[in-house]
Amino acid sequence: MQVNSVETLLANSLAKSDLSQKQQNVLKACLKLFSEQGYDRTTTADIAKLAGVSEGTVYKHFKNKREILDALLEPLKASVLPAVADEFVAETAKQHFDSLEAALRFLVSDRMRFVLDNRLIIRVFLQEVLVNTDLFDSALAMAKQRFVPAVLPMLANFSQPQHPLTLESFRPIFGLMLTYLLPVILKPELQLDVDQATDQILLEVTPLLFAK
Amino acid sequence: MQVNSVETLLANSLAKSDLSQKQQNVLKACLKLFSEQGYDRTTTADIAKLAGVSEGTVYKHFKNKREILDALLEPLKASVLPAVADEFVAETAKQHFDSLEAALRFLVSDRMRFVLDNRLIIRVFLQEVLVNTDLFDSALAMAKQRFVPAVLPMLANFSQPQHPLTLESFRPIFGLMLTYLLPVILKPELQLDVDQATDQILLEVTPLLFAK
DNA sequence: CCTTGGTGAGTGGTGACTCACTCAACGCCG
DNA sequence: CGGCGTTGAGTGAGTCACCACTCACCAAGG
Repeated sequence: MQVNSVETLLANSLAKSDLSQKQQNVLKACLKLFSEQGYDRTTTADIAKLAGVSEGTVYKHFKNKREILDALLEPLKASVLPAVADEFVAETAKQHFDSLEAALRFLVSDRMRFVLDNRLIIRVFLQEVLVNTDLFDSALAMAKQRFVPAVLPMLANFSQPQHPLTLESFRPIFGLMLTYLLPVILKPELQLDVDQATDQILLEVTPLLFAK
Repeated sequence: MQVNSVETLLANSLAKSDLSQKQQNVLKACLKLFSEQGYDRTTTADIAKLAGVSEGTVYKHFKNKREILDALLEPLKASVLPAVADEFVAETAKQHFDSLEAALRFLVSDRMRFVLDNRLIIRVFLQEVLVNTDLFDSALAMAKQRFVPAVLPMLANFSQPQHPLTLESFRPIFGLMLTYLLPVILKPELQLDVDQATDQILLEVTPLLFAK
């Protein structure tokens, strides 16, 4: 499975889109500026300057500033997450992991890499969520809708009578991932070794899955 | 140990402070508005209106809008967190928990309640962190500086040769707490039963601390 | 009558957005 | 081919609303 970076995926979708080079620069500039200073503290002058474009150009394609934000977030919501989830289902279906640990290792490292690659967009998204709670609901709903079916077959595969595997079993794993990912989201210039973190997570979580 | 709510602590500190009733209303209004709409999208007119005060009054005590934000965040940074940490150290020293589980139960539920009670301020703080990464460093540094000494005696007490207890042992616990707390921070109107969550966390984490 | 907390109309600056214009690219036709 | 209208991306000075902040004034209490 390819690493799915919104940054590169954005570039892809831009290449496919009918946006000119300058318009693409606008979006790239916005990603950088929004993620660093926040949407509200970024002026259209900032954007134009960083994109190497006049302010008028910004408004040739985007009706207003808000529409740029939507254009940045939309791929995340409408295309990237679903695409990734589908890919993931396909991958899990194909691979037929021969152990629970192997499956988990794939899932954990894959999802962490995804977040890592997309931390800038995720930052922008988080900023918005903190100001517009509706977004939270829709995001959660979609994450569930997409993720649960991806994980259910795995549950069925590896669940055993003495250790029933449920969605709740993923909570500790998810929590551990959060402890590694949150710092990187809050401070994007931090480094994170995904493989090492994955090892650590699996190490800490295996006693939990087989004990009790 | 008293529940430490920034909201009530804020009220306390306000009562102690030399702020008039109207000025206190300004701060309360700002907490509500900032946490809901964000700092940047809250106008001074909004603030005055909700506080039932004229715009001039807002500026009688606060030099500018930014200073109100600082006034809201300052107790969190300068007084609440340390006070709570100190209280916590005192409490742990006093109680001499007779089991690791009892100590953890106290720690987990106490900290979760703290976050829950202060979710509005924490929201405002998070918003700021996402726009000003310096804050992240200082917050992390302080949290460590205050929290590590509070927890070290516990480690010494309950660490056993066959199950050495380190700071890293807390990562899964912290992660699990995050899974319960994040939703409430992102959407403050959500409910959270701290006792139930605490039970759940301890249930999921005990095999981890004693196995391997 | 001074001090102190409060008022709200007013102001200056800023920032989102507009519009009249330029210019290069592209047919299209004599 | 070469002139020539059309198109549409790009420009940037200009506009206008809004918003943080001010200030001249007020009322009440010591």
